[in-house]
Amino acid sequence: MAPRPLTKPRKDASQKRSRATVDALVEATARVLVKEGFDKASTNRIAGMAGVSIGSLYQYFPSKEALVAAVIDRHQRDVQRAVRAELAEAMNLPLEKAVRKLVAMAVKAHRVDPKLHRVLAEQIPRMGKLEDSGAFNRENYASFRDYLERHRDALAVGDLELASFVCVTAVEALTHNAVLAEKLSDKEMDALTDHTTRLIVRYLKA
Amino acid sequence: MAPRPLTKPRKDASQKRSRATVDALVEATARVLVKEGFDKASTNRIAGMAGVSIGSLYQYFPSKEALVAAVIDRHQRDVQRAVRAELAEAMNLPLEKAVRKLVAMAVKAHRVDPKLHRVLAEQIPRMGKLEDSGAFNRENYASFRDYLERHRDALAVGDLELASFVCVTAVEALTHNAVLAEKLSDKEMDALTDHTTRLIVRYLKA
DNA sequence: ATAAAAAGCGAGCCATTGCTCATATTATAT
DNA sequence: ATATAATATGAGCAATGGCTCGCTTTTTAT
Repeated sequence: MAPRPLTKPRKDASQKRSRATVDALVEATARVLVKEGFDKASTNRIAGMAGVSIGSLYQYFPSKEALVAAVIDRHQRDVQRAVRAELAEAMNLPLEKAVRKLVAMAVKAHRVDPKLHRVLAEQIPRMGKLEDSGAFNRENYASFRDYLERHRDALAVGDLELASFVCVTAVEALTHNAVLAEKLSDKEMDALTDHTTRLIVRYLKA
Repeated sequence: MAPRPLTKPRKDASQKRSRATVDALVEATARVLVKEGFDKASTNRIAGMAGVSIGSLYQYFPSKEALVAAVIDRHQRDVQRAVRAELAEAMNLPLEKAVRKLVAMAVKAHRVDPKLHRVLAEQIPRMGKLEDSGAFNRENYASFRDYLERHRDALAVGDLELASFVCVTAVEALTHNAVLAEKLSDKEMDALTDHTTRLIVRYLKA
């Protein structure tokens, strides 16, 4: 039995040279996605932009999808890093403060490489089951539900599942669209944060 | 000057045979988009599904984009037809009734061929300037703003531009996501309509 | 020093894409 | 009936896509 042909893509990059190659490929994928869009992001182009041969690309990534998945993964890590601490804090605040903090968090999250975020948001749905992709949102969703449950008494809504859906969906859409508009000043973003907070608080509060 | 070579795509389909061909192509495009997704929707496949030769396709549509644009156009006409009358009615109702009607309208609009709607919603942003595409939304947006202006006294918000953005974005996202979830019963959809109405009304009302 | 393993290379295969064009068929007008 | 315009056809081209494979270079281990 041959010692596993070299052409089957490996996953591990044991030497630092190869780790650099992998990083360059992920970075190049993100850059190409933003600059050219998903359709024009061919593996050859990505390899070129990374300064790496197409052969090397396929040593570490079995497919174009795998490459995009790696970019998504990295992006989500970045967002999580920017946000996780604050999320924990918010859990112990009273309703209005908590909501305001969550909205601010959502804005911050969307401001981590917004152009990449846009491309990914457009592409993820059609990539079918990219299992991890929803995990982050699901986690935030669960956290929020949890918060509502703990503060049940202060709320005027009975169905917390539905309430979570309403709040998370609305906040996500508002911040997403606002950040993508790009032309918004800081003052306008503050106004939006105020309004979004008010929207959610009034909806929830008894 | 040659009498315009036959290979340059025409636009008009003067005989009914050709009108049928055009219809079949638009219909086939919609069907392929839904069944195979945008990436797999090649012109050859579309022509095949329409039972029309690839040559004929290019007599009426200069490009794949034109085909998709025609589908978008047709879909938007369908939605408008399903909704326009009610929109006018809503304009003369008091706040809560009006909002409830608008939310119900949004649900109805999203239920016109939801699978097609999903594909189009994913694809339109990346088709760059597909000018007419936003027109429908912009019209609804303007109508809503108009309503707010006329009922200014009953509202607790000053910035009507921002308020319109908040309301339209939230309602659109909620109905869009809810309809795409697909697994929702009528009862659940009613609950969602209630909650969405409440969300908007509480946000707006003094 | 040397052999083996790891990493890198890129010409090129094969499938598919959007699309053209020379030709054939059908409709309309006289 | 016949000429002309309208419509339909599909083989096939040029471009591009994802990806493989035989090979070279670099690193690591002994």
